[in-house]
Amino acid sequence: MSEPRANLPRPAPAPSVSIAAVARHANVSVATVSRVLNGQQVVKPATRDAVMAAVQTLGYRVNEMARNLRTAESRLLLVLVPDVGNPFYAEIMRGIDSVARQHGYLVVLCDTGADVEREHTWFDLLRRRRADGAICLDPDTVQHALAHDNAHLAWVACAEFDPAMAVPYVGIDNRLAARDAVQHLLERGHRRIGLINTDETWLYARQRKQGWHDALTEAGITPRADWCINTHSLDYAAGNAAMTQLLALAAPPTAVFAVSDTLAIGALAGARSLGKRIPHDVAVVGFDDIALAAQTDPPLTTVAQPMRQLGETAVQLLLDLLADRGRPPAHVLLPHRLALRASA
Amino acid sequence: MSEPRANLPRPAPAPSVSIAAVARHANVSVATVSRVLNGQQVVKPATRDAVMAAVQTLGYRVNEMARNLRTAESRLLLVLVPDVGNPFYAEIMRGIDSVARQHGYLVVLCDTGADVEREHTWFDLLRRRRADGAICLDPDTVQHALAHDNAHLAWVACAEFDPAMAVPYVGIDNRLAARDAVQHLLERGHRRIGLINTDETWLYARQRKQGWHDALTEAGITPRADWCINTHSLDYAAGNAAMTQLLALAAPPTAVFAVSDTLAIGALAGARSLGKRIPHDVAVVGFDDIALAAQTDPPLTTVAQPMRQLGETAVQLLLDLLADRGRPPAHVLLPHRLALRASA
DNA sequence: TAGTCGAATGTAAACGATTACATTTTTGTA
DNA sequence: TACAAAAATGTAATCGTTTACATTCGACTA
Repeated sequence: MSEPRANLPRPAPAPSVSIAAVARHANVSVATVSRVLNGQQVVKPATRDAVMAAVQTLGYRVNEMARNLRTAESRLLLVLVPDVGNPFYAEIMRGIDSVARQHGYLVVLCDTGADVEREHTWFDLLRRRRADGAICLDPDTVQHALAHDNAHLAWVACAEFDPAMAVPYVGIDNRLAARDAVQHLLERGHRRIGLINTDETWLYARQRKQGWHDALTEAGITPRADWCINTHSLDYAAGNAAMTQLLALAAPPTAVFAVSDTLAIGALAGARSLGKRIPHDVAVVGFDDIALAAQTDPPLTTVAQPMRQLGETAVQLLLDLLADRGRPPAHVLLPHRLALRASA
Repeated sequence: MSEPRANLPRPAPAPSVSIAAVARHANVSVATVSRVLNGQQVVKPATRDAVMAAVQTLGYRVNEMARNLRTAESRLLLVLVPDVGNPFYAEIMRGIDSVARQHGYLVVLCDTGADVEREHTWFDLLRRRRADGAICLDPDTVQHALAHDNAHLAWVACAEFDPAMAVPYVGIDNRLAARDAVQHLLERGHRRIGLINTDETWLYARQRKQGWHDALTEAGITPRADWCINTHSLDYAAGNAAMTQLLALAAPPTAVFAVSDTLAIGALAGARSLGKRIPHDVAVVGFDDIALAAQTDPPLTTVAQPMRQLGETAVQLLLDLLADRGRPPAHVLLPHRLALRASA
């Protein structure tokens, strides 16, 4: 379509051109070719040109497997994610991917299902030199189980982290963020505030529950146990079911804080299917600020995490670690923000 | 937590144990160790045990970079996706990932933004032996631009494909599927049926438009040009805007077919913000059947694609190609299905 | 013009596996 | 017991780079 390129002389398909072939063709040694390719300054311009010409006509491309063997790095990074379908992780992935690629690394997305066994097999890739390092987003319980056998491997924690662990991490202050969210509901006059929480194998779940608890007790309210539902997944259906359960209480909450936008969006659907209007009958606040949160009916008020930046920082920490294995683990806390919309 | 492992004797951290070290330790040659590790039958059980014991005590793990150089395969597959945030692709990825891993391959997710230049840089990874093959989900226009320079590389098309191209592919019959969707609306009595289509650089967009056209003309209706909106992206906001535009017509459609669930869900939001009720004021049918489609208000009627199976089949085709580069390109068409819900 | 010293280039040894091919051991048979 | 054949193991080349070290080339000085 764009432009005819039929008569452009193309290099032959050339199934396998080695650096030796280039050297022969340019009448130099392989060392010189390598130096040119790696941009070393010691090469005379004339030879450099000759080499580049040979590269061009032969259609040479470096064999990265060979290079990697020699330099002892695979330039592959693992990202261990409990659920690749969750949009929260998708956005973090974007941040990871962009920074990684800037530094010449490829990223492999690993679906762990938050399972220790599967995590172990993924970590094994590091031992087999298949990858140089890993970014782990799995529950802290899983991370603890891993830490023992994998202390000498290069990995960092992202979004989910235990400050007590000797591993670099980046995340937000979950307890404070949750407290902010619930306080916002309190300011709007709500007194009965439910919590849709997820599996408490997650440290962030325990922390956010704490924040919910903090805000309520500070307001002189005693949190009731039946205001709090723990789901076993983060999908829309789980949020839907949890909301249904909350609204079936004798004195149902007038507001609900969900620890994830996917749960919150499911909760919206659940409330609606019972004929409730939002935020009139029940207000909802989510957590994460995924793209979809602005498109729901009504748009979702939520705690915004800097997802992209979480990913970017995680890679940075990992590359720092790779560059200097001796340094003490770095810790980064990023700021959160309340995204005010119509659902609360 | 689970069980104390403190007193289990663990292999030393052992930063870099080579096959030679194992051979020395077991009093055999490297060849024998290699044979044991690769499960060859010629090894005497006694020696096998000795080798395995050495492997155990030394904590040896094969260095896959070295193995890959020798065997001339990287065991890495590329998946070229125009937009990793789109849940449709996320589900396909799952299918790809599971089959790939079953065969010992890792998968790298590549965000191309449907851009030819970026595609080219990704394909370059194949030339540099960084990856063995690729699965491309980009627009057929992009694929055509690629086909010329990359004919000798191993890649297949998935979901988006041009039957005329000499590349293996898997997908569905888009034209027929769209026709089915619109026919369903016709059966419900609709006569003015709008189309929210995406950028027609996509062949599937042109095909689905054809299907919409087919169904209408078969019913004796002349499709009007202003019933058809082309968006420039697939996100929720684009669907929202398109619906707003359609409902502003003098005689607005009573039903809308969107070529993607994300567009359809955005369209739901757009209709609602104008005070329209669905399906009473305007019916909506989507395409793909992503997980979210069942959780919208009302749940979305949509054309279900076998996303997971699309991914699984794509890998299968690619591995077949890798195994035998001579064979003619295989073509697979998978069945679609209408998922009937409340939005139409 | 010989000698010195950088700069430019070449030689060859890694990296850590796989695998023809050669060699040794074992087994079976006469 | 000796010998052939089969089974088990060993030796060393190879994959395609990078890079320490050795060598050659030129320009400049005395």
